[in-house]
Amino acid sequence: MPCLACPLRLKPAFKDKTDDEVRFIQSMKVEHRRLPPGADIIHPGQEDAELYTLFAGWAFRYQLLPDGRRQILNFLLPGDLVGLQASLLSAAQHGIEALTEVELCVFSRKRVWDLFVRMPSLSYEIAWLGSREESLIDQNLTSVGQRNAGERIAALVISLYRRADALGLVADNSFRFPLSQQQLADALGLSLVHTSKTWSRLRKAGLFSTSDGRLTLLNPRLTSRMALLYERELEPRPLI
Amino acid sequence: MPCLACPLRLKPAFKDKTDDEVRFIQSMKVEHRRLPPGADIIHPGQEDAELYTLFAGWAFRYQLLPDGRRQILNFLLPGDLVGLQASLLSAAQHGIEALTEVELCVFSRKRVWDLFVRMPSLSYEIAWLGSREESLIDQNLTSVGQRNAGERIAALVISLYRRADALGLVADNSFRFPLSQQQLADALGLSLVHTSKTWSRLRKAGLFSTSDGRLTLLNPRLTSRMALLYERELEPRPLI
DNA sequence: CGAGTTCTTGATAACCGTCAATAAAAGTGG
DNA sequence: CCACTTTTATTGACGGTTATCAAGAACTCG
Repeated sequence: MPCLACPLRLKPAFKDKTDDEVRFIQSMKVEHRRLPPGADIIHPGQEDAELYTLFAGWAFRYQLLPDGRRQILNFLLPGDLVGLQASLLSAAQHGIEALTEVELCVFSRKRVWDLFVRMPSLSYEIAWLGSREESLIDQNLTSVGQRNAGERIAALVISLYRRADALGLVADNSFRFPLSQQQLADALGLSLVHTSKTWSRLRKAGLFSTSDGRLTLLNPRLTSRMALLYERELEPRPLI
Repeated sequence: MPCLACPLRLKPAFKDKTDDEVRFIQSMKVEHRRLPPGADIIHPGQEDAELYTLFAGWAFRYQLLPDGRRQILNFLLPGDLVGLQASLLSAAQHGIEALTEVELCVFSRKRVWDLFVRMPSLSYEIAWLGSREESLIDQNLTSVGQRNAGERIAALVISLYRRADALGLVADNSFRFPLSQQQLADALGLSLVHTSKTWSRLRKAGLFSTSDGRLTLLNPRLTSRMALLYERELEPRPLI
């Protein structure tokens, strides 16, 4: 599919691009790749990672400790840049794994430098997207460091809900939610068992329900309050 | 002081720059500011934050919850870029506070766009520095999510030790360590009391000692092992 | 239907948080 | 320089949150 006709461009979350910019992006694209759930997109320690955007599906970034413990750092949704850190730094400290079946636009890592020389607007956007991802990780770190189990779950659900909503993936307060409890636990910094118990406690309290791999937010107000969010959320906006 | 004569340029951790690049940086610099310990460098929610580099001293980034809990996200050492996220996104989700007396080089935020247009090598380096900071936060998130109290302290000490060492600030396994126990606790996601107890347990176990605001690593091997670090650490290197 | 995975639930223990009181250190004013 | 106050660090007792162990239930998939 040509980038000019990319359906992601139509979503409100995406900035308008000039034809020149889109053509340049198209010229960097070397492949459109489809991977099954659980596939490695970037392997921990990989030195020659390409740069991707996630065209469809969900993925996550994670880091391992030598004894096997795993921390999920953040989740990636359609439109997100994948592997920027691994492309700029010479070796990935993290891995990236497909959570669902995914489609990736593969870009030539070697031409990233060319992009910085010739397309300042796109390089600015790359830096901006990097900062936005960092801001997400900041919030996860605050969650894991300061919130208790129930608050963490509420905060994660709200965060994913808002991101899905911005992509038009929410209908009737309900959206696809493909995380296993083990993945939830690794993202929240909790044990599997405690995650399961807390998760079902919040379900029974009427915050949300799940069925068929989808999550429905039944009580957004209560969930936000439990997540200890500020009333006024700061939406990231570009400077230019 | 003119940027051409900046002493930070001589440190091995810093990349060579052409005279052109340094002149451009000089032209963006609007002030050299000195602030006392505890001063706000960027206020949470601030919308017009300038861009800084930390010329001397220590600082930290933090995030607050509505009920007052605080998570310290990462520490900033001399040479670090300060406020990139706040400059690119239009409002800071975090605050930045001086930990010691600091000296800041203040750069015009409005000319950041100009930099991206005219200086691709510098914009690439900005993106690179942003990714490196994200990588640090990844590691803190993994620490807080997966390591227990002792492991977290060991990992933090090693991480700061290595960063100070790269700046030539370590002499005889000893370096300035200006954190209070409250700040330690907020960075580690632990209570003040538990931090104090674990800290003194590790001191008594001979991992390190403190006196006069300095920390001495007495047993680097044991400390690294307790921190559950990989044998082979991946040093971030630039692609170009 | 059977085998594997994922999820749930209860019992127990470890880790960590809170409360409270003391000690040490740092800042302040006479 | 010495009292005085304020902040920061230490230590013990106790309680709550979370981890671990274990077993069974529910779900998936061939």
